[in-house]
Formats: sequence, structure tokens, C-alpha cells
Amino acid sequence: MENKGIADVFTEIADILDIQGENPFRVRSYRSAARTIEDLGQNLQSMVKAGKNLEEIPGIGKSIREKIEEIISTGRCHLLEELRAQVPAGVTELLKLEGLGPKKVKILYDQLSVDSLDRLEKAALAGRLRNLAGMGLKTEAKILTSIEKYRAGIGRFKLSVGFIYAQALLEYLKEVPGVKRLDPAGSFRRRKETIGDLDILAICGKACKVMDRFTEYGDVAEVLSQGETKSSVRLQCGLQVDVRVLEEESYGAALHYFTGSKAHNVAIRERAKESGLKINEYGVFRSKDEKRLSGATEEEVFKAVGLPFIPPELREDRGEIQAAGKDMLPRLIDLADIRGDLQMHTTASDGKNSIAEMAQRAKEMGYFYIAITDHSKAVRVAGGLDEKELARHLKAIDKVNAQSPGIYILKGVEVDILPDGSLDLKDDILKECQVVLAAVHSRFNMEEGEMTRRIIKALKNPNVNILAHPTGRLILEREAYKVNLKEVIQAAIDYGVILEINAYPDRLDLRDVDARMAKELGAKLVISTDAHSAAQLELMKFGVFTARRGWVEAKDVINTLPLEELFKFLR
DNA sequence: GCCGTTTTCGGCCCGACTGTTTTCAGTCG
Repeated sequence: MENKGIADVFTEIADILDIQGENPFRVRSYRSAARTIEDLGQNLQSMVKAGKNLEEIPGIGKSIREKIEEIISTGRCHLLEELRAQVPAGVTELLKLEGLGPKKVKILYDQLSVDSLDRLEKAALAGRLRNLAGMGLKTEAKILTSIEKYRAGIGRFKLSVGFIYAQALLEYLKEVPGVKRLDPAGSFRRRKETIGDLDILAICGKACKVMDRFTEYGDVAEVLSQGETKSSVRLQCGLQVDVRVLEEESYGAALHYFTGSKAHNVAIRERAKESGLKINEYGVFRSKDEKRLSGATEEEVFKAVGLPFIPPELREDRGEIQAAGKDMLPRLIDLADIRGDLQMHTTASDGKNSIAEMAQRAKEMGYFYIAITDHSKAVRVAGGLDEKELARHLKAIDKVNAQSPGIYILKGVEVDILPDGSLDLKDDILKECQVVLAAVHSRFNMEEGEMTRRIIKALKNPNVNILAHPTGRLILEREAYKVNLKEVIQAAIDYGVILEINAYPDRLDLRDVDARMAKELGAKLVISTDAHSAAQLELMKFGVFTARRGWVEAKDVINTLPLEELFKFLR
């Protein structure tokens, strides 16, 4: 069983216990265990096999450890089966509806036997909800629209999509008279790969009409709530946006609070409590007399709990608070550290621009080098190159280099890893390349052992320099193929292969937690855009965000190096 | 259910907005 499957078991247990009105802290324990497991970066099954004591993982104690072992050895969880007999799965699904929480779901199930979306919809349409305790006409109508939205699959958005909407909205709000400051917070500011909504904080002068102007914004489909300090809307695309107006003196506390993550905030506030302080979105207060101590900047908030500033990307309660406490936070890589881009495509395969155009744009961006890495022939849909075509293409690169374009162009290729682990191009031509990326583009549905052997076999080829998008996932579209990533990373280290963080916003592969595992195991990384046009070279920032979320430093990443030193890592 | 520089028992983060309520519970972040 994969970690995700085990995490799902605990999420469902938490949902059912929540509906049953069980001790909320017990519920929280299951939820936090589920989250910890999903973020773990290491396979629980392998950990158990290796005799690791799971109770050393924070948030996992005796009871949950036993259940994990039960799930791994039997594929089942006794507690969950017991709970499901009391509350069917269709009931927990109702929790996903906006506006429905455990209390209302319990009432619906107990009093109307509502145990599915369909039955809920029928009950609402028949007007049978309005007479239940705590519900009325509005609740009934709201539930119907929630069902509709849920069915339409409105959910999370890729970070890159968030960037587009955030930029436009911030431009608009900036123009509102009286607005002094605007900052996006939330998962957007933490640069999470997907965002559920967009939080924007504002400082405004007196009588500023920012809330009115916000809810009048042209792209608003629906105003969800409007208050003096907080308003929420849903945009046409389905993205929810919240704007909060704050006082200058509490802006740092609010920025910290609304940047989250929730788990990070809880941990920080617990830490504050230990030293007799209370932290909320308005500031840092002394617990005993509520005296306000600070809160204008985030630095003040961290300082109050004895910590240095923690970059937003790290705020996931994945050890950053402990690291900050020991003054051992990583010095995270910055976009400015990047000196070149080592994966891109041209018109020779499926790109939109020529070698020279790619080089020109990269030079304008201040890069010192790029690698041109078109596809190999197995990727037919992308117009992949065969040996002869690649040979001609490499000559074309030589030609552009010879015209002194002001940037060095490495000759490269993205060669396909065939199902048996052999490469799609002959070694003779691969030897002519300065950068060989190897990547899987077919047969994603192999079983884990087979896929792991396939990739490791490819890494053993001495011509291979980089393993591109190592897990093959497409965010919100396609799961990663099954592979033992830890073994792959170890093989990459053994054979001197660099692991890619693919910056293309649909991929971000390695993921943040995987990149962190790779770094901690001692692997070297490269951040590349996989650009299919000159404009897409700008996507590098998304790869850097992912690296930062993975605790990656500039020294872990080879394309922060000057060209001469880069060559040392390219066998 | 988890956890421990006050604790192995007794805590466990905190506030805004909505809708259904005449003072608050539920939901959300």
C-alpha cells in the first residue's frame, strides 16, 4: 500500500469520528497523521520492512503506528471497517460540500437518512432541509449550489494559474484610492504547487472603498461574503479570492497568520503559549494581561517566539521551526542564483522557436549558458529526432555557437528511456552530446519494481547526465508512475547522474518533498524549464519555488555554477 | 490520539462571517 492510500484511511476515520461528534482532538490526531504521511517523502511500507520505529515520526504514536502496520500487513483497517458500518462512505463525501461540516452532515444523516449526494439533492429540492435545526431556506439553496459546484469539479488550481489571476487583481486593487499596501498570502505565498484559493491582505486609509471595489471586480462570478475586514468572492474561473483589510500595526502578524500553513501557525502559537504569549492575526500579546507587544512585521512575530525569519516556502511544519530554533535553516536558492537552463526544445522537435531564438532570449535573461535538448525518435507525437537528424541538429547548434551569440549553447538531447531500460538513441550519437537527459515518456503503468529497474538501467549508461522529470506526474492530471524513488535517487548518486526539478508548472517534478529527500541523501539537482518556446524560459521561477519548498540551497543545484564548473558534473 | 525545560494527566490555536438565531452554533481558514 502506498502512503497516499494509508493517509486516505486516516482521513476517512477522522471524517467519520468528526460526524459522530467524537473528541475533536482525537479527530485532529488522525487528520494530522494523514497529512504527515502524505508529506513523508519516504515509503512507509519500506520503513516498516527496514524495521524503523514509526513512533519517531512526529504526530504518530502507539495507536496510529499499530494501525499503519495493520494496513500494511493485511491491507485493511479494522477501525475503519467498524466505523463504515455505522456511517457509510457517501456520508463523509458530503463533508466536501462547501458550507457543510460535520454537525450538519450528522443532522442530515440522522434525521433524513441522507447518505449520498443524490439523496441530499432530492431532499433539498423537496424542501425538506429548511425545517431542520439550524437550517433554513438559505441553507437549502446554498447546499444545492454547493452540490452543483462540487459536481463541476471546481477544486484546486495550479500555482501558475494563480499567478495570472493574482497579478490582474492586484493591478486592479492597487488603483483603488486609499489602498496603501497589498500582499498575496496563503498557499500562493508559500508557492505551493496548487492553490485552493487566493488570500490578499491590504492596508487602507480611512473611508477606503476597497471592499466595494473588490466585489465589483469584473471577473467576479459570485460574492460569497462581504464584511468590513473580510470579503470573499468566486471568480469566473472558479477560483475563490479573499481580501482582508488590516491595521498597519498588526500587518506582520496578519501576514504571518494568513500565509500559514495552518499546521505551521498552530505550532508557532503553541510555542508562543509556552512562553506566556498569545499570537493571533492582530499581534503578539502577553497572555496574562493581553498587553500587546508587537506585530507590525513578520520578523517581530518570529522574534517573539525566539526564532529568525522563516521563508514562507518552508512554513509547512515540516521541521522548519525546530531548524530555525537551532539556527540551522537552509540558505534557500534564489532565482538570481540560476546561471543557465539545461532543458528546452526547438522547432527541431516540438518547440516553437529556433536555436538562435532560444539563445537570444536566454541571453536577455542574463544566463551564461543553455542546453538544447530536443526529443528522441520514440516520442513520435513530439517529432522526436533519430540519430541522423540529431547529428544534423548538433551541427546546427555548433553553427549558432560559432556566431558568438553571447551565450554558450550546450549540445544536448532528451533521450527516451524505452520500456526495457535501454535508450532510444545509439551511444555513438549520445557521446557527441554535452548534456544527455534521459526520461520516461511511455508505458507509465508498469509495476513499481519493473519501473525502478527500467530507470536505474538507463542511469547506468555512462552517457546519461540528467534524469528528467523523474516521476512523470502531471499536476491535477496524471499521477506519478509507480517507482521506488529512493532507490532511483541512490542509483543516480552512485552513477553520477543529476536529478531534475522540472520547472514546467504542470510538472514540478521532482516534487518539493522528493527534492528534499534527494538533497538529504546527497544527490545533485538541476532546475530546468523544459521550455517549448522562448517565452517559457520565464517559467524557471516555478522550479526555484519548488526547490525552495524542498529546502534546496544553491550549492545543491548544478545550474547555479559557472560553465567551467558545470562541466565537472557532466560526465 | 498525541505529547511532555512546569506535566505520563490534562491539556490541545484563534477569530470573522453567515444564518438562524434573540445570544449563538457552525463553518471556514
